[in-house]
Amino acid sequence: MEVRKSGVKITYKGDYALKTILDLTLHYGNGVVAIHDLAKRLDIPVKFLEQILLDLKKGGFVASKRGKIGGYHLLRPPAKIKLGEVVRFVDGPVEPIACASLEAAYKGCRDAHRCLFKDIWLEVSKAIADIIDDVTFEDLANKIKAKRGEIAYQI
Amino acid sequence: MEVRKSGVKITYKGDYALKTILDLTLHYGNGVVAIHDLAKRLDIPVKFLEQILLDLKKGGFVASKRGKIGGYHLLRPPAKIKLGEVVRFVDGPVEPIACASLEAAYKGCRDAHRCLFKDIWLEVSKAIADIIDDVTFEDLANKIKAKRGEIAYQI
DNA sequence: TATAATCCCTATCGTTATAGTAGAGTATAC
DNA sequence: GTATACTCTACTATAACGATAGGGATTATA
Repeated sequence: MEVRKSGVKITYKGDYALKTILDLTLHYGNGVVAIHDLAKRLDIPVKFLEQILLDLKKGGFVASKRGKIGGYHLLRPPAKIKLGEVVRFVDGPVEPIACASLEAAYKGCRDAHRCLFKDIWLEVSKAIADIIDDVTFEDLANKIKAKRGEIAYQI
Repeated sequence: MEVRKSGVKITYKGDYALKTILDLTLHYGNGVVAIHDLAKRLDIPVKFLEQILLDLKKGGFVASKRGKIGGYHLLRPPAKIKLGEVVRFVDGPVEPIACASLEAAYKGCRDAHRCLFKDIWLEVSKAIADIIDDVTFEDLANKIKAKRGEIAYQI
């Protein structure tokens, strides 16, 4: 039995993480943002968001300031944070089945060279990577700024 | 809370279903194949495969013959069975998050027109569909036939 | 017609992931 | 020194996954 995690699924945790990073992108350079504010704006349970932010901190995406007037800010400029990076960090490998890993190192599928389907799943993995690794959070923020004036934007 | 199933994941059930349809493709036109033979060739637990075949029957992919010398055969010619069809039938919608449905009818995401990420997940869904809806089981069988002689093929 | 081989159907089960909730602790501004 | 924030660990309810179990119904053939 294969135990390696796989599946291209954006969980609530992943979705929340992306929205959080995007919100922090919009506040990049303006100090920290408190969990409470993020949770309220993005409609995320506070205690759940706490865990997510701790993870993102371990992942090197955000840094925090403790105590009163504490909060979070991005550790890297939004132009250097790719969508795919965050997705993979929070929700795991982006591949439809464990045998279709883009990491060449993975040797789990014994019959890899014989399995027709593997080629297809590899193609799928690659197509997805091409999309999510081509978008940075700066790109996303720019889209929002372009939209401002058209409609009131809300994540 | 969203309850709709989503996620681009090929489960064991899905993987088994694909391999089963492929095996039946290789025997298309030569009568029925017994569950036992399929299970042995494809290394699938017999009782699990029973369930999968019953599902595939409900889905109109296969038909069965009961009694002694019974078994399964494809209901449609392999050229008319797309990979994506089987995947969607067995493992559900192929989209990374419920809001990114290709079915225009789905209205679950209230802020759809405002959410930047939705566009990306829709793009991902479309890229996957372009791949898996372009391959038929006849195509796969032809690849196998082309490989025969090179190496002993085994699913 | 007996029997063996085969498909048909429902129920159950152990494990893991998901989406939280709870509560106590630590740091800092004022 | 206290209110406001982040930190960390533990717990829980639900569902999906990957089977397994145990019959019942059908049919070819001896």
